[in-house]
Amino acid sequence: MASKDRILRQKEETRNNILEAAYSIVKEEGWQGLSMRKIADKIEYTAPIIYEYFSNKEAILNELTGKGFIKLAKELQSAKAKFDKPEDQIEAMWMAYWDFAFTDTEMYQVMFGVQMNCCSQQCSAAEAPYNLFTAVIAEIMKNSNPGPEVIKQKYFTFFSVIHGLIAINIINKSEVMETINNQILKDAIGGIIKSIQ
Amino acid sequence: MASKDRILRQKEETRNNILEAAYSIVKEEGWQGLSMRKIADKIEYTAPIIYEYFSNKEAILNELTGKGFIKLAKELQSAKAKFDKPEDQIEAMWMAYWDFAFTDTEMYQVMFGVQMNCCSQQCSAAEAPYNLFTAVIAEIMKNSNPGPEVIKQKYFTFFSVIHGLIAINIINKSEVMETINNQILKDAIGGIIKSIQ
DNA sequence: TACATTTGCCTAACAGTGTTAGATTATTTA
DNA sequence: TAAATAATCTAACACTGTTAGGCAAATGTA
Repeated sequence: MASKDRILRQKEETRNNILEAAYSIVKEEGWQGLSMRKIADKIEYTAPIIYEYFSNKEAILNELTGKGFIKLAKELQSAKAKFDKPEDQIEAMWMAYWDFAFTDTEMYQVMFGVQMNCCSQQCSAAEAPYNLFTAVIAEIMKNSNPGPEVIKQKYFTFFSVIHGLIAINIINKSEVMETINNQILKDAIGGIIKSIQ
Repeated sequence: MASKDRILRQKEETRNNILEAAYSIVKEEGWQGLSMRKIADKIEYTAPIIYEYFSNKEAILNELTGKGFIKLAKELQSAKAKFDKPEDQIEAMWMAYWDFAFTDTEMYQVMFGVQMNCCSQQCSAAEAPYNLFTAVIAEIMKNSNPGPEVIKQKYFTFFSVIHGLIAINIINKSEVMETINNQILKDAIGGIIKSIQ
């Protein structure tokens, strides 16, 4: 009855194969290009087989993101281990986080729902808000006579904080409370304004 | 030959109807629930008709985001008009930006590609990175003896900046340069660390 | 007015998606 | 060897975006 073991091992293996196939497709074609039939093709089965290992497509994405978080955690850990002072540790950790987002971009996109869309392409309407903000930033900084690159950078700093905060609130919905939002908004915006003046 | 005018006006009207129908579906079911046939149903036509007004689905989303940016710009403008000092103006503008993101959430999602995904649900693996960061933050702040809420808030502040910056880089790809990234990373992370100590 | 042409709109279809039901084949058990 | 079970496939459903072809009404021309 040792064949039971072999069968269980085989099952575990095809389960892994499905995940690996899925991830390789995601890496090649982006997570929008992932389909059950493509996975099936890659593991040399037909699509319905996958449903004996995962209840649906979302479950595969879910497990994939789980693996993503584990990998991220590992890299954070090893970044932390390189330093003793917590101030240095956290800087290294956020840098590792940053690296993770760009070496495993597709993974990061599935994990945090970042999607590239039409807006960035040629949509000229997107320039209006940008121009409005940079005009005011230039006004604030007029004493130090900054170049356009500096203003652009300050705009991106603002945008990062706000957009990031909005993203958390949209993705995590209920989790984040009003008070924290207000605090961060006031702190961050106020802080950046001060650093500009 | 005034009928030419009427026909042109009618064409313009159904074009608008398509956009309005599309947006109402997006508001009701999220932008993933948008389909050509649903739009067709709503304007009481069949799907192929839409292709006489828009070359494809993406073009509709594109025009919709265009309108979104115009609306956003308007609200930024009126927020700016309420104040005289540029410091007050930019704060009001970012607050207006924030409001826009949550009154027109679906629109904001299409405009900036924020998507809610599996990760936020029950995925317990997502907690590992969170715990790693908050542990170090607590270590840095141990002298001021902060409560868990404060630590959570500081974590979100960090995360906002980094995630926002990553999102810009993924969405806008080429636009943003290395130097700006490094500058913002160093400025923002360093700044927040100092504010924590 | 009669015919030709253009326009508006629809049906049907293609290729793709996630997912399920039922049949078929292979393997194991009695 | 026969029955039961497991593994796998085919076919289908209900969708998706998109295109081709045809029908009928409106228009332009003689």
